[in-house]
Amino acid sequence: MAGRQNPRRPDPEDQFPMPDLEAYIGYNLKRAYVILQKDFREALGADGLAPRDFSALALVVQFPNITQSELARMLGIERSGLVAIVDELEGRGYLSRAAVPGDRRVHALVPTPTGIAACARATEQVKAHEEKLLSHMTQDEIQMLGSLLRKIRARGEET
Amino acid sequence: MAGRQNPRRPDPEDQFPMPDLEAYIGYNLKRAYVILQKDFREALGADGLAPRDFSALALVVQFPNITQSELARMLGIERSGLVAIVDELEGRGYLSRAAVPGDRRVHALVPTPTGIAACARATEQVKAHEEKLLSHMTQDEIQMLGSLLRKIRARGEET
DNA sequence: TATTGTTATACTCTATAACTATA
DNA sequence: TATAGTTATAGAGTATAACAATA
Repeated sequence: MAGRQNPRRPDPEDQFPMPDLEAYIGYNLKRAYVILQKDFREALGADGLAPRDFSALALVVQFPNITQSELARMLGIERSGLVAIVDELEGRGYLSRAAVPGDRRVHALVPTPTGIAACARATEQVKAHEEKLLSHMTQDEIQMLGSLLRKIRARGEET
Repeated sequence: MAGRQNPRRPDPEDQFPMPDLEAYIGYNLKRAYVILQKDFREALGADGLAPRDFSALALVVQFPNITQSELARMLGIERSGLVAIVDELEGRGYLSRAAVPGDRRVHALVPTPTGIAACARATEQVKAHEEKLLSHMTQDEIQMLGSLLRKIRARGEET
């Protein structure tokens, strides 16, 4: 199916690959991502955690004393990009940058009780948001979707 | 390695909703989206079309004489955001803003022969990029993924 | 009055490169 | 030298609000 370019072209679809956007995973992925992200923000409210801040806080709660570099790696972003996220969470009083004896370069991220409670509250809000947004899908479909998305991640996150 | 320095702190999961990120569709969707978008750009090269420009061009080729407002609606973005996209495609010589007799407010977007050829070339590149990126998944899985993503879209794009 | 295209502006998220202070 | 955190900067992509031309 090579694209032969004849000087005369009666109908594009006769000679050229048909660019039906709906068939692309990328297009559907982007559209679905925009919808889900927007719904996330609406669900958590104007003063709620942004998606990336929620993810970071959840990992800090799950892995207390994680360093910023480790957290950035787990989130798949650069260290530099994590600074603003940690600033935001520290500003809210949800975590602290703790000194680590033995290596004064690193900051251990420690969730505060307030942060743990905020994470629990946000977790319930996020779960409710996804349950509502995906309420027209069966549990099997949702599980399958998560599994297929992780398959893409597995390919792209090969270190 | 990462740290739980306090093995004996009561596990947060005992008292609070468990915030395991991997279970969220939103988190997996975002991570997969970032990977696919990055791979798209690499596949089309530094001077290749950006994802959003490809989508817009594909629709203009599929629906010649579409107006900017119609195209924005189909893409799910604001009219204002489409201006830069159309500027880019027009600057590349891929389409023209044509006057419409009867309503001098609107611009009909008409693909040029160059634009149609570029769309065909880009389409092959995008197909190859997705085939390669998703080569570890079966056709059934890819079809299923597209179908599930469109289910989210169907919910979010209810006008 | 309403709509189309446009501009100005701002916000989110991300990356690269260079700096600092440690190691 | 190498690493952790930081800063500065830039680049995508998006949205809102207002404007001029036109309906």
